[in-house]
Amino acid sequence: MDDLRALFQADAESLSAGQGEESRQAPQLVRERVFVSVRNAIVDGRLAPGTRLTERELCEAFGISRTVVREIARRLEAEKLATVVPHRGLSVATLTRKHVEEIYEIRTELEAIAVRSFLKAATDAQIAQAQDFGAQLLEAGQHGDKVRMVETMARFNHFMSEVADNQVVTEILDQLSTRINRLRVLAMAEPGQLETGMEGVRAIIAGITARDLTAAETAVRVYVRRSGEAVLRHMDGDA
Amino acid sequence: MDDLRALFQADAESLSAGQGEESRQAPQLVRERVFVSVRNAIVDGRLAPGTRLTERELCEAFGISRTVVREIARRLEAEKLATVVPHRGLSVATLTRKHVEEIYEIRTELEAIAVRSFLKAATDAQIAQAQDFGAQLLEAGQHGDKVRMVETMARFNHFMSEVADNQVVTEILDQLSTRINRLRVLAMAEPGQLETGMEGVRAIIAGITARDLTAAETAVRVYVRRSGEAVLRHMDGDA
DNA sequence: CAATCCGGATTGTCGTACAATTTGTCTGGG
DNA sequence: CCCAGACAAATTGTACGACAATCCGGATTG
Repeated sequence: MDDLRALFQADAESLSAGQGEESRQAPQLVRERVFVSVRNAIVDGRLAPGTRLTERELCEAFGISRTVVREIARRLEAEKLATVVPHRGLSVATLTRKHVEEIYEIRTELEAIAVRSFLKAATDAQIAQAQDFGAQLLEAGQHGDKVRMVETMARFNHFMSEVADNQVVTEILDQLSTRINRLRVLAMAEPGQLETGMEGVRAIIAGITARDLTAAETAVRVYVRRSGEAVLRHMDGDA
Repeated sequence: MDDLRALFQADAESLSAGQGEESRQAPQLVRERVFVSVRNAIVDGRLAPGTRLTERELCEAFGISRTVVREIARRLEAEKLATVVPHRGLSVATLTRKHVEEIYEIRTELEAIAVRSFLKAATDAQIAQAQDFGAQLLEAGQHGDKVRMVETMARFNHFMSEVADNQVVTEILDQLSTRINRLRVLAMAEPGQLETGMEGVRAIIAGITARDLTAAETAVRVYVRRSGEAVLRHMDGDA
């Protein structure tokens, strides 16, 4: 029956326990913390697409009231992480092939905007920092350390967004990335994909180093498109 | 005191009155209908940016419970129509100049994607329909009938989205359009803007008629960019 | 004048209650 | 055996009331 309780046991505990160890400025709002827990479970695939999330289960899993559960439901819905049918409730969203194609097409353009902004705004020191990220990525890649690559890539993106300082682009990119995260992990496992990715990273860093807007933008476009193709290769029909 | 009650009187009545006249399949959920009312008030400027929306006021204005108000709050927040500070509540979102610049930059690319998809998918009949929309737009423009232009433009966009059939792009464009709607209306009043707009429409329709992907895409880019510039001209600093 | 304190207002969360709706099941008839 | 309709269970939709936590503005005080 409710596997949710088991799935969220850890999160639920840190909730009631005034949040575990290093509770550094964590959002104190229950609705925020639970939302993050559920979102994470969805994006990393612990909650399969289509899974129904009943209010009662969520209440019990986290030991919270329906009030909060419903607020979270609206937010999951707005961020397209779950779908709602009136009087039927929440289900973890499913991605069709078409959705994924679109998301990658959009990402291609937005990431291009992002590098452009980054390059326009970056100081020489920041360019150097970007090169450093590139080096770390390549190193992790050579060791086949996918976990570290993903993590480094996330930090790299975050760094670039901060320098580029364009909130809206970042918001949208984040949201899109969240939606397809699950698939991205799958695609990375594809043989050769890692090498292709590293090749792309090299090209992007080269463009950034040269402060060549066009080159960097093109490299990013190629990189994102290739990632998209890899992901799509792992989808038959949809799901 | 609570001007909200006066502002939403009509909406509140249609709520309790089993929805006025032609209640054609209206979303029966209270949370949906009230959300739409509030959103409309925000996007057409009846609720000024920065206005605080307290739960009590919203409850009273619509005669609904806090449960629903809170769900709506989460949604407004997720769609960036309002901002929330913990323990301080909702305020109508304000747009900075930077936000607007970004939004138009993004729209430029997404609208370009949209026309491309439209052209790829459109049958000859649909191309003809697009031409018809163009004619209507120009006619309305010649009469200086801005209301009709805006309305026709909306229908035209909707039509293109439907043909192009790319949900995600449409979702994002809708959301972005919603956020800047208020400003768009202002900019349209600018002398000469209407003519420039019509010129742009002509170019877009020409590209579509010729089924020329590049031409149509370029025309759209120019059109959106010009609109953005017009809007920005109407913003000093932010607000 | 500044720092402090206080009380009211507002949000955050909980719990309960009940109507509306969906869904699955059972039953009787064809 | 299958289908239609009735019925029961589960779930969502909405309302209401309660209380703690927090924030804000104004009064108090040094």
